[in-house]
Amino acid sequence: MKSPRAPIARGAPSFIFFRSRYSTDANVASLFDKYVDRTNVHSWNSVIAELARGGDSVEALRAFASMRRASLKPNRSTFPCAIKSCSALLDLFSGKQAHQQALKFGYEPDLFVSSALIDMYSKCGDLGDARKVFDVIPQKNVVSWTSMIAGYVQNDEGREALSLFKDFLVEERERGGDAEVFVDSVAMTSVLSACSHASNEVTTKGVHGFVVKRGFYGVLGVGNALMDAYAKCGKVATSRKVFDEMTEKDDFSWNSMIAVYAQNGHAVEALQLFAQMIKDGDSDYNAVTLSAALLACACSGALRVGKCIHDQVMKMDLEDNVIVGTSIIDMYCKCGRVEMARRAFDRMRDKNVRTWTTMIAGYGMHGRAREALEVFYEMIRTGVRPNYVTFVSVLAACSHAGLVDEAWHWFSSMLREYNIEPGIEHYGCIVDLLGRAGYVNKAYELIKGMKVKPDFVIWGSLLGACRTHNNVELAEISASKLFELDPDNCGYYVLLCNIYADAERWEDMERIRAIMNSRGLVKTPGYSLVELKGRVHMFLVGDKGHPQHEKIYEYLEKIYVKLKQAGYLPNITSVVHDVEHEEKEITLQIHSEKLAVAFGIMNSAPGTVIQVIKNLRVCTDCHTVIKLISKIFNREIVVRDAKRFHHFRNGLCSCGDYW
DNA sequence: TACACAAGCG
Repeated sequence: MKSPRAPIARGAPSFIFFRSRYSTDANVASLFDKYVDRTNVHSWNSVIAELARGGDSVEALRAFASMRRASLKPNRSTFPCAIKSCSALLDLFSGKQAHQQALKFGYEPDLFVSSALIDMYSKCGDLGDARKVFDVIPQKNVVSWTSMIAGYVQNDEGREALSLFKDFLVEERERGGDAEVFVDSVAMTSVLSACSHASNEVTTKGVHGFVVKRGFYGVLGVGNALMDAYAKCGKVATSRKVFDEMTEKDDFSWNSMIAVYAQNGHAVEALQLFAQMIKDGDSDYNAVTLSAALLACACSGALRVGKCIHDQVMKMDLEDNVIVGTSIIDMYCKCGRVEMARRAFDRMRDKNVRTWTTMIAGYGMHGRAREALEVFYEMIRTGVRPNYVTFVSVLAACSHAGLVDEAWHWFSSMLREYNIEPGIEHYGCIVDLLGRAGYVNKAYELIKGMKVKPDFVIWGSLLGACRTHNNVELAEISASKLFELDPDNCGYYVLLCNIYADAERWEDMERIRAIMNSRGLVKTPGYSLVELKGRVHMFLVGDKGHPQHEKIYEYLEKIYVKLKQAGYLPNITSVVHDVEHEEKEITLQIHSEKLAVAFGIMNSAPGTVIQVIKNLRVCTDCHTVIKLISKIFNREIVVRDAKRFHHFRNGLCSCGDYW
């Protein structure tokens, strides 16, 4: 599949300009077989337009340069195509040259030329110049307004875009009856895109109402944009409602809805919809569909489906699409198959910064920091510039493996060598690393010296470290910050209770429990997923909804008998409940990952790897139990928790009990 | 001859 835009990075120095790179016309010559007269402006216009329409922007600009060398005077039809080609190449330098020429020949106020200029400046990230062109248009039309609104949206200025839309409505009213300035469906698509960027439900609903009032609701592009806008403010069900109400469907709509589900954690729905799209057969799936479906597989650990999609990618010859390729690597990493991810990674010809970062993050989440660092060094050697997320991945990899020195090195050199200011996520990794390595006070000092305001992730890491290293004093400081920042999250109250319990400070524990109860805080329900024969099964804590639940509980009982014979003692501090010891033990038994592991062993052949995905972090007791199960049942068990992978084999875990 | 909507990394 052809990349939608030429691979010239935004803001990169312009290396293409008319007089050098665009000045050979050998390839243009063949087109003159069709348009014979080289002295005719219209022939040149046709050539430039045809090349631009065909997506060959470099050739279009070469033709434009040749035309100028032939001393032919461009007319108003020449410029929009030439400027659009600069826009497609994100070539601001050439775009400015084209603008100068348009000025020289007096075409700047032309509506077609000015709209193309606004589009070009916006896409090249130069909003200031786009706005200057917009402001001097004497009689703006709907395209001028839409181009400028779209320009703000493309540059992440959603609020400005919406504000300009209000101005547009004022002008529409003032020039009442002038067909040139009526809001149309394309304008509404841009406005809805602005709503997506602003992620504001009230605004989206307001624009939705406007869309219905003006009769644009049935327009395909408008419906697609509306679905996206609702999804971005978290209204997945409303997004689906819009999808269901659309009478016309196209590939865009299906792809949007599948992506909405996948990006919002509704992996099962995403894969169901993908299956329905194939079954219906009215729309063809493409690279976009497949990468969205791969994301759903990655989130839910659906390895078998992911592999099928990978086969399909190969059949459709889409392996060279960098986004699809990156999605495949991500899917294999998150489904526990880091070696397969590496093979796919090695086969990819075009790798961009996201591809490299995905591989680094993949090794990191499996605790394989050395390999993550090797990939990172290779990336730098290849000349790919690491970005903000790359450093998060590098530091996270060090953090998962406890590599304090390496993490410090990259944390301190990211600004100096790569001009990337450490952000909250980088600090989060370092605090986590220092805290878990036992340097709890050093982590606290780092937090106090942070340029950015510490968030709940930072304080949460410190609180977790305080639990591991029994530091009650710092735990109380961290917890008080967390209760301010994230008052409804019950996890921190539970953690503090556990810390008090470890220190046998029962009265303090009771006090926190009372606060939890008075605020009506409920624990985030834990769930685990396990894929069996291509179907993903979900288990909640103490789940009794699964068709096999009675058999699973019976089997779990048998497992516990064997565990106790092997010397297992439940770690009761993993649960904070005011109940008798025996009851606490029962609560532990029904953690969702235990149900999922039992279900996996029951339903698969001996020797098969069991893989479980959990939404929360695995607790100490489950970690101990699964280690023992891996030994007693001679099974490899892979658990992906909210933070990382654990590979259990022969009674040991790949995390080395460090997580 | 112009303007819009869908995919990947923490």
